[in-house]
Amino acid sequence: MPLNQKLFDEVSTIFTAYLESKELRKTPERYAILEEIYSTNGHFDVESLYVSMKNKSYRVSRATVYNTLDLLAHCNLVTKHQFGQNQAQYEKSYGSRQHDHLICLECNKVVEFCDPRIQTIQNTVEELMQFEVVHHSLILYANCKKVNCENRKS
Amino acid sequence: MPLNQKLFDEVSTIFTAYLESKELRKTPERYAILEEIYSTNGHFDVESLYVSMKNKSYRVSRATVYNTLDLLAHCNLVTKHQFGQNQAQYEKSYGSRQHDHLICLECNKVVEFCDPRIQTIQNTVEELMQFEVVHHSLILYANCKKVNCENRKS
DNA sequence: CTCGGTGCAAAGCTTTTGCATCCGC
DNA sequence: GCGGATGCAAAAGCTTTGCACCGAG
Repeated sequence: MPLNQKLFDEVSTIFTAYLESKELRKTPERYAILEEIYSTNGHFDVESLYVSMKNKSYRVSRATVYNTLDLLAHCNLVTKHQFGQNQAQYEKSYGSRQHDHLICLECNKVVEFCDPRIQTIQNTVEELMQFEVVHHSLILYANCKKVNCENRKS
Repeated sequence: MPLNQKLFDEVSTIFTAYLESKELRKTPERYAILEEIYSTNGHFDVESLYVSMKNKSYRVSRATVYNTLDLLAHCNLVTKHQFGQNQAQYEKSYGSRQHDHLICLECNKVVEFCDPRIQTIQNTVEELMQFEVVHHSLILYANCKKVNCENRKS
């Protein structure tokens, strides 16, 4: 997937504003990581991001990747997921519609879906429990009924 | 919390049926772990379960605890959670009402809540996407509005 | 008696940390 | 130039694996 320059400009601006507000430095590594993330689609983990930057001969360390992902998560440019394996998954989140995830128990494939009713649940809980909900994670674990599921059980 | 003997008999029966159906052995360790779990309330991690059994001078290994928790999760006697830290949390699930979790971003406390509407969302997604939903995980991340929150920000 | 299960320790993986160096401000 | 950020590697933390022994069936 080629980089959408307009999109990258927008997220860069947001990132810059965030860094300035926190008085953090605008290092080239941070923008390079942001660019790499917004150049690809789908979910990714730290290692694959690290490797794909190394493959482009960009000199980064894992430590910086972790650090930057943390910053990007805080300013809502990426979302961090714990899908059950012991490896965090991330995805870019600016410009994408709010959605949740369904994980196929047969082939571990992650499918996205949208349901606005999750918002009303959030609202109810907020009122009921005196909490201000910042974000949520809804994961459905399911078996695929399709015959072409990759690990279809007989 | 003292062990509820009637409850333990029920879960033992379910566990036995599961073990027999899978042709697995009914070892004393497996039942001891089940008993320990159903003797306590709330969430726990592998290490605390392991330590509390060691404290009772019960000879178990971490490997067996992991193995048994896996079995118990498969027969729905315990639920495994990945609340975002890198350590799985578990809770006993037989006889408890279906519920979801809210995590306080200020003090990391886990609060439970129930909302039947999550079930209707599941049903919709099942129909729409040709999946059979087995279970789900809904986590709300929120800030507490109460002044007595343990890590209240100013 | 068999072979699945266990205990123990080592190995594996992901993530965090320490430290010298680098460079944004 | 100061002090935060980086790269690298070592350390830490959770989980899995290998192996000899044990004991359920």
